[in-house]
Amino acid sequence: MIKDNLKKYVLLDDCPVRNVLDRVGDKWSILVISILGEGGTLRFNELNAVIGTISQKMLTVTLKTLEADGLVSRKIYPQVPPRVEYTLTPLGESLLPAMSLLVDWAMQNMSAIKASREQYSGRKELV
Amino acid sequence: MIKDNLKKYVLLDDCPVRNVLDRVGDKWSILVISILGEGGTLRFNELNAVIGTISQKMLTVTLKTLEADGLVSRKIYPQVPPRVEYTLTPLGESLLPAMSLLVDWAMQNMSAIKASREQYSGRKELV
DNA sequence: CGGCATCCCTTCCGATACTG
DNA sequence: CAGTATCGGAAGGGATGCCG
Repeated sequence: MIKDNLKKYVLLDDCPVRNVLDRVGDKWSILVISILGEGGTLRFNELNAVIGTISQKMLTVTLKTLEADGLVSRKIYPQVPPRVEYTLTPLGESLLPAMSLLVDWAMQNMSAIKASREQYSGRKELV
Repeated sequence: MIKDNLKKYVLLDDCPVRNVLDRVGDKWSILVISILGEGGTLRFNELNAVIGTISQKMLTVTLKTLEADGLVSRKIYPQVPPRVEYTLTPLGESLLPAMSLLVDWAMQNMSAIKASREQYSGRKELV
Protein backbone atom coordinates (compact mmCIF):
# COMPACT_ATOMS: atom_id res chain seq x y z
CA MET A 1 0.00 0.00 0.00
CA ILE A 2 2.75 2.36 0.94
CA LYS A 3 4.98 1.45 -1.92
CA ASP A 4 3.16 3.02 -4.82
CA ASN A 5 2.38 6.21 -3.00
CA LEU A 6 5.84 6.38 -1.60
CA LYS A 7 7.57 5.66 -4.85
CA LYS A 8 5.41 8.17 -6.60
CA TYR A 9 6.42 10.86 -4.16
CA VAL A 10 9.91 9.91 -3.15
CA LEU A 11 11.20 10.01 -6.67
CA LEU A 12 9.83 13.44 -7.45
CA ASP A 13 12.27 16.28 -7.58
CA ASP A 14 10.53 18.14 -4.79
CA CYS A 15 9.49 15.01 -2.96
CA PRO A 16 7.57 15.90 0.21
CA VAL A 17 8.62 12.76 2.03
CA ARG A 18 12.24 13.42 1.38
CA ASN A 19 11.85 17.08 2.19
CA VAL A 20 10.45 16.24 5.57
CA LEU A 21 12.80 13.39 6.20
CA ASP A 22 15.70 15.65 5.41
CA ARG A 23 14.77 17.52 8.57
CA VAL A 24 14.37 14.33 10.49
CA GLY A 25 17.61 13.00 9.16
CA ASP A 26 19.88 15.92 9.71
CA LYS A 27 22.08 16.09 12.71
CA TRP A 28 20.22 18.45 15.02
CA SER A 29 16.60 19.00 13.95
CA ILE A 30 15.06 16.19 15.96
CA LEU A 31 16.86 17.23 19.09
CA VAL A 32 15.85 20.87 18.69
CA ILE A 33 12.23 20.00 17.96
CA SER A 34 12.08 17.64 20.91
CA ILE A 35 13.61 20.17 23.28
CA LEU A 36 11.24 22.88 22.13
CA GLY A 37 8.43 20.37 22.37
CA GLU A 38 9.13 19.94 26.01
CA GLY A 39 10.65 23.26 26.93
CA GLY A 40 8.00 25.39 25.28
CA THR A 41 9.76 28.64 24.50
CA LEU A 42 13.51 29.04 24.64
CA ARG A 43 16.07 31.66 23.75
CA PHE A 44 18.91 31.04 21.35
CA ASN A 45 21.51 30.68 24.06
CA GLU A 46 19.26 28.53 26.17
CA LEU A 47 18.98 26.07 23.34
CA ASN A 48 22.70 26.33 22.87
CA ALA A 49 23.32 25.58 26.54
CA VAL A 50 20.82 22.72 26.74
CA ILE A 51 22.31 20.95 23.77
CA GLY A 52 25.82 21.77 24.80
CA THR A 53 27.70 20.26 21.90
CA ILE A 54 26.15 22.04 18.94
CA SER A 55 28.11 24.73 17.17
CA GLN A 56 26.61 28.19 16.94
CA LYS A 57 26.55 27.92 13.20
CA MET A 58 24.59 24.70 13.13
CA LEU A 59 22.11 25.93 15.69
CA THR A 60 21.51 28.99 13.54
CA VAL A 61 21.18 26.95 10.38
CA THR A 62 18.92 24.38 12.00
CA LEU A 63 16.60 27.01 13.45
CA LYS A 64 16.48 28.96 10.20
CA THR A 65 15.54 25.86 8.26
CA LEU A 66 12.89 24.84 10.76
CA GLU A 67 11.52 28.36 10.66
CA ALA A 68 11.42 28.35 6.87
CA ASP A 69 9.51 25.07 7.00
CA GLY A 70 7.02 26.58 9.39
CA LEU A 71 7.86 24.19 12.20
CA VAL A 72 9.40 26.76 14.52
CA SER A 73 8.47 30.37 15.09
CA ARG A 74 10.98 33.08 15.91
CA LYS A 75 10.18 36.13 17.98
CA ILE A 76 12.57 39.04 18.27
CA TYR A 77 12.44 41.52 21.12
CA PRO A 78 13.97 44.80 19.97
CA GLN A 79 16.29 45.26 22.90
CA VAL A 80 19.96 45.75 23.44
CA PRO A 81 21.28 43.18 23.87
CA PRO A 82 18.75 41.40 21.66
CA ARG A 83 16.43 38.68 22.88
CA VAL A 84 15.19 36.05 20.46
CA GLU A 85 12.78 33.32 21.43
CA TYR A 86 11.94 30.12 19.62
CA THR A 87 8.76 28.07 19.91
CA LEU A 88 7.20 25.19 18.03
CA THR A 89 4.36 26.20 15.75
CA PRO A 90 1.22 24.05 15.73
CA LEU A 91 2.63 22.40 12.63
CA GLY A 92 5.83 21.63 14.50
CA GLU A 93 3.89 20.25 17.43
CA SER A 94 1.90 18.01 15.14
CA LEU A 95 5.14 16.31 14.22
CA LEU A 96 5.93 15.30 17.79
CA PRO A 97 3.85 12.10 17.97
CA ALA A 98 5.44 10.63 14.84
CA MET A 99 8.87 11.59 16.05
CA SER A 100 8.29 10.11 19.47
CA LEU A 101 7.25 6.81 18.00
CA LEU A 102 10.45 6.69 16.01
CA VAL A 103 12.59 7.70 18.96
CA ASP A 104 10.92 5.10 21.15
CA TRP A 105 11.53 2.45 18.55
CA ALA A 106 15.16 3.49 18.38
CA MET A 107 15.67 3.26 22.11
CA GLN A 108 13.85 -0.03 22.41
CA ASN A 109 15.78 -1.68 19.61
CA MET A 110 19.19 -0.13 19.96
CA SER A 111 20.65 -3.12 21.71
CA ALA A 112 19.38 -5.48 19.03
CA ILE A 113 20.83 -3.27 16.33
CA LYS A 114 24.11 -2.90 18.11
CA ALA A 115 24.36 -6.64 18.61
CA SER A 116 23.56 -7.20 14.96
CA ARG A 117 26.28 -4.84 13.89
CA GLU A 118 28.87 -6.50 16.03
CA GLN A 119 27.92 -9.90 14.74
CA TYR A 120 28.04 -8.58 11.20
CA SER A 121 31.46 -7.01 11.56
CA GLY A 122 32.67 -10.13 13.34
CA ARG A 123 31.73 -12.14 10.29
CA LYS A 124 34.14 -10.21 8.16
CA GLU A 125 37.07 -10.51 10.51
CA LEU A 126 36.76 -14.26 10.49
CA VAL A 127 37.31 -14.37 6.73
CA MET B 1 9.65 14.09 29.00
CA ILE B 2 11.47 13.28 25.83
CA LYS B 3 14.13 15.88 26.31
CA ASP B 4 16.18 14.35 29.08
CA ASN B 5 16.12 10.88 27.63
CA LEU B 6 16.78 12.19 24.20
CA LYS B 7 19.58 14.48 25.21
CA LYS B 8 21.16 11.75 27.23
CA TYR B 9 21.22 9.46 24.23
CA VAL B 10 21.58 11.81 21.32
CA LEU B 11 24.77 13.30 22.62
CA LEU B 12 26.51 10.01 23.21
CA ASP B 13 29.19 8.99 20.80
CA ASP B 14 27.34 5.88 19.76
CA CYS B 15 23.92 7.40 20.18
CA PRO B 16 21.23 4.83 19.40
CA VAL B 17 18.71 7.41 18.33
CA ARG B 18 21.09 8.96 15.86
CA ASN B 19 22.23 5.55 14.69
CA VAL B 20 18.69 4.59 13.85
CA LEU B 21 17.75 7.94 12.48
CA ASP B 22 20.77 7.85 10.22
CA ARG B 23 19.04 4.98 8.45
CA VAL B 24 15.79 6.83 8.33
CA GLY B 25 17.49 9.97 7.19
CA ASP B 26 19.67 8.69 4.44
CA LYS B 27 18.59 8.90 0.87
CA TRP B 28 17.28 5.43 0.17
CA SER B 29 16.70 3.38 3.33
CA ILE B 30 13.09 4.37 3.89
CA LEU B 31 12.19 3.62 0.32
CA VAL B 32 13.90 0.23 0.39
CA ILE B 33 12.32 -0.73 3.71
CA SER B 34 8.90 0.34 2.52
CA ILE B 35 9.19 -1.54 -0.73
CA LEU B 36 10.34 -4.69 1.04
CA GLY B 37 7.59 -4.13 3.57
CA GLU B 38 5.05 -4.38 0.84
CA GLY B 39 6.81 -6.54 -1.71
CA GLY B 40 7.89 -9.21 0.72
CA THR B 41 10.95 -10.75 -0.89
CA LEU B 42 12.78 -9.19 -3.81
CA ARG B 43 15.96 -9.76 -5.75
CA PHE B 44 18.65 -7.16 -6.11
CA ASN B 45 17.71 -6.23 -9.63
CA GLU B 46 14.04 -6.22 -8.82
CA LEU B 47 14.66 -3.61 -6.18
CA ASN B 48 16.84 -1.77 -8.63
CA ALA B 49 14.08 -1.79 -11.24
CA VAL B 50 11.31 -0.80 -8.83
CA ILE B 51 13.23 2.19 -7.56
CA GLY B 52 14.52 3.07 -10.97
CA THR B 53 16.69 6.05 -10.12
CA ILE B 54 19.05 4.56 -7.55
CA SER B 55 22.61 3.83 -8.49
CA GLN B 56 23.86 0.31 -8.14
CA LYS B 57 26.41 1.46 -5.65
CA MET B 58 23.89 3.10 -3.36
CA LEU B 59 21.55 0.14 -3.51
CA THR B 60 24.42 -2.11 -2.49
CA VAL B 61 25.50 0.21 0.30
CA THR B 62 21.97 0.69 1.57
CA LEU B 63 21.22 -3.02 1.62
CA LYS B 64 24.52 -3.86 3.29
CA THR B 65 23.90 -1.30 6.01
CA LEU B 66 20.36 -2.49 6.58
CA GLU B 67 21.63 -6.03 6.74
CA ALA B 68 24.33 -5.11 9.22
CA ASP B 69 21.69 -3.44 11.38
CA GLY B 70 19.59 -6.57 11.28
CA LEU B 71 16.69 -4.91 9.48
CA VAL B 72 17.04 -6.83 6.23
CA SER B 73 18.08 -10.41 5.61
CA ARG B 74 20.03 -11.52 2.59
CA LYS B 75 19.75 -14.95 1.05
CA ILE B 76 22.14 -16.16 -1.61
CA TYR B 77 21.29 -18.99 -3.98
CA PRO B 78 24.51 -20.57 -5.19
CA GLN B 79 23.70 -20.52 -8.87
CA VAL B 80 25.26 -19.17 -11.98
CA PRO B 81 24.26 -16.49 -12.54
CA PRO B 82 23.76 -15.78 -8.84
CA ARG B 83 20.41 -15.06 -7.26
CA VAL B 84 20.21 -12.93 -4.15
CA GLU B 85 16.99 -12.20 -2.32
CA TYR B 86 16.24 -9.57 0.27
CA THR B 87 13.52 -9.62 2.91
CA LEU B 88 12.68 -7.60 5.97
CA THR B 89 13.55 -9.27 9.25
CA PRO B 90 11.03 -9.12 12.11
CA LEU B 91 13.07 -6.23 13.47
CA GLY B 92 12.78 -4.47 10.15
CA GLU B 93 9.05 -5.06 10.04
CA SER B 94 8.67 -3.66 13.52
CA LEU B 95 9.95 -0.37 12.17
CA LEU B 96 7.18 -0.06 9.58
CA PRO B 97 4.47 1.47 11.81
CA ALA B 98 6.70 4.29 13.01
CA MET B 99 7.88 4.95 9.48
CA SER B 100 4.36 5.00 8.12
CA LEU B 101 3.30 7.55 10.66
CA LEU B 102 6.15 9.79 9.61
CA VAL B 103 5.47 9.30 5.92
CA ASP B 104 1.79 10.03 6.43
CA TRP B 105 2.63 13.19 8.31
CA ALA B 106 4.93 14.23 5.50
CA MET B 107 2.33 13.73 2.82
CA GLN B 108 -0.40 15.43 4.81
CA ASN B 109 1.69 18.48 5.60
CA MET B 110 3.78 18.86 2.50
CA SER B 111 1.65 21.64 1.10
CA ALA B 112 1.82 23.60 4.34
CA ILE B 113 5.59 23.22 4.43
CA LYS B 114 5.96 24.16 0.81
CA ALA B 115 3.80 27.22 1.29
CA SER B 116 5.80 28.21 4.33
CA ARG B 117 9.05 27.92 2.42
CA GLU B 118 7.82 30.08 -0.40
CA GLN B 119 6.61 32.70 1.99
CA TYR B 120 9.92 32.59 3.82
CA SER B 121 12.02 32.96 0.72
CA GLY B 122 9.69 35.69 -0.50
CA ARG B 123 10.49 37.60 2.65
CA LYS B 124 14.14 37.79 1.76
CA GLU B 125 13.62 38.96 -1.79
CA LEU B 126 11.65 41.92 -0.54
CA VAL B 127 14.60 43.14 1.52
C1' DC C 1 23.45 -11.30 -11.89
C1' DG C 2 25.09 -9.04 -8.19
C1' DG C 3 28.23 -7.02 -6.77
C1' DC C 4 33.15 -4.17 -5.53
C1' DA C 5 36.75 -0.42 -6.51
C1' DT C 6 37.77 4.01 -8.05
C1' DC C 7 37.13 8.77 -9.26
C1' DC C 8 35.12 13.01 -8.40
C1' DC C 9 31.84 16.41 -7.24
C1' DT C 10 28.73 18.19 -3.79
C1' DT C 11 26.93 18.86 0.75
C1' DC C 12 27.47 18.74 5.73
C1' DC C 13 29.32 20.47 9.64
C1' DG C 14 32.81 22.13 13.09
C1' DA C 15 36.24 25.80 14.28
C1' DT C 16 37.28 30.31 14.25
C1' DA C 17 36.83 35.18 13.81
C1' DC C 18 34.02 39.24 13.36
C1' DT C 19 29.46 42.40 14.08
C1' DG C 20 25.01 45.19 15.47
C1' DC D 1 23.07 38.23 22.97
C1' DA D 2 22.40 36.52 18.66
C1' DG D 3 23.90 36.14 15.07
C1' DT D 4 27.08 36.33 10.03
C1' DA D 5 31.25 35.01 7.14
C1' DT D 6 34.83 32.14 5.83
C1' DC D 7 37.70 28.07 5.68
C1' DG D 8 38.66 23.20 5.45
C1' DG D 9 38.05 18.42 6.52
C1' DA D 10 34.73 14.64 6.30
C1' DA D 11 30.95 12.30 4.55
C1' DG D 12 27.28 11.45 0.91
C1' DG D 13 26.40 9.87 -3.38
C1' DG D 14 26.54 9.38 -8.77
C1' DA D 15 29.18 7.42 -12.92
C1' DT D 16 32.04 4.25 -14.66
C1' DG D 17 34.60 0.06 -15.18
C1' DC D 18 35.98 -4.53 -13.64
C1' DC D 19 34.95 -9.32 -11.69
C1' DG D 20 33.22 -14.14 -10.02
